[in-house]
Amino acid sequence: MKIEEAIQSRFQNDVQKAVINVLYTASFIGQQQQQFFKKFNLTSQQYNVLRILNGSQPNPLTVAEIISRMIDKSSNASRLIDRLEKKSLVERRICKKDRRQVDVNISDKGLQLLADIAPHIEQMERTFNQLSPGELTQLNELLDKFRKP
Amino acid sequence: MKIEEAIQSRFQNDVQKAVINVLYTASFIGQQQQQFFKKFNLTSQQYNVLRILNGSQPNPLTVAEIISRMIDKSSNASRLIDRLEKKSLVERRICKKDRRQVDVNISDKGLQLLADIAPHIEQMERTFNQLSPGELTQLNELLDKFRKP
DNA sequence: GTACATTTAATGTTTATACATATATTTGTG
DNA sequence: CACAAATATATGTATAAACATTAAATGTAC
Repeated sequence: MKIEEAIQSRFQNDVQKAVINVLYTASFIGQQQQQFFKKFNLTSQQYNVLRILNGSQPNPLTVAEIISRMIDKSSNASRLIDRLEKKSLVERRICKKDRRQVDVNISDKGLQLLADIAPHIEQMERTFNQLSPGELTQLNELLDKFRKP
Repeated sequence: MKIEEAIQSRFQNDVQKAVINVLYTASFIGQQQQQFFKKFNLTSQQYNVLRILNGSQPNPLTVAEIISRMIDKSSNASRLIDRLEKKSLVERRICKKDRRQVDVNISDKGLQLLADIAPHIEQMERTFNQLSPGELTQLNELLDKFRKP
C-alpha cells in the first residue's frame, strides 16, 4: 500500500513523503518485531543489545561501546542492561584497567536464548522479503545517502 | 555513512541490513525532529496529530479517524489528545450523532502554532535533502513495496 | 601532590508507551 | 422491549524512554 493511502495524507513534496515513509515503515517493522520478541520475553531493544554482545564474543564491551553500536542511541543503556542482567542474560564486571568503565558480556543463558531465537528470526525476516536482491541493495544505498550530512 | 559503519555491525543478508537500515534512519530522523519540536514545546507525535487535524479542517475527526491516519498507531491517542487539549491546541466535543465518539478539532491557537512552525519545517526538511528527485521517488517506491503483505 | 576538569556509568524524575480493563453508548436479536 | 454483543473512548498499571543530575575514577595543569 502506498504511504498516502496507508495514512490517508497528502504530502507537499517528496522529501516530506520520504521522511514519513521511513518513519511509517520503521513503525511497521517495529510492531512486527515487538510481537515476535514478546514470545521470548524480550523487547527488540533488549535483543539488539544481546546481538551486539554476541557479535563481539568472546570479548566484552563497555557500556559506551554498546551505545555506539545500538540502532537507537537514545534509549537508556544502563537500565536496558539492568533488565538483561536481572534475567541473567548478561554479566557486568568493573573494568580493571579503568574502573569507571563496566565490561558487559553475554552469558551462556543469553547465548542459548539467541540460539533458540535464531531459526525463528530467519522466518520473520522472510516476511520482509518483498524486494529483489537488486532492490534491497538500492534501498540500502538510498537510505545511507539519505542520512548524509 | 554506510549502515555497517554507523553501528559497526555486519549483516547476514541484505534483508536484515535493510530492516536495520530503515530502523536506524527512522531513529536518526526522529532525533532531529524531536529536537526541532522541543523548541515549540511539542513532541513529534503531538505535531503529527495537529497536522492531521489541520488537514481535515474545517471538519473535526473522531479519535479512531485520527489513529487511522497516524504514523505510529501504537501510541495512546486519547492521552496524546489530552495533552494537546491541556495546551488548548485542540478541542474535544462529544459527537451528537453517536455519543460514543468524540469529535476533535484543532483550535485557533493550534492553527496559529502550526503557522508559526511551518517556515521552520521547510528549513528542517532541507537538511534531509541529500537525494535527487528521482532518487526520492525510487526510495518511496521501494519502501511502499517493502511493506507489501 | 593538590585542585580542577573530564570521562564513564548510574540514578532521579518526569513524561510517554504498551497492554489490559473499564465505562458508556449503540446495534442487533429473540 | 429486554438483553447480549459490539463499538468508541478513557483509564489503570507496569514498563520504558527522555533529560538532567550525581558519583566515582581518571587525566591535566600547576
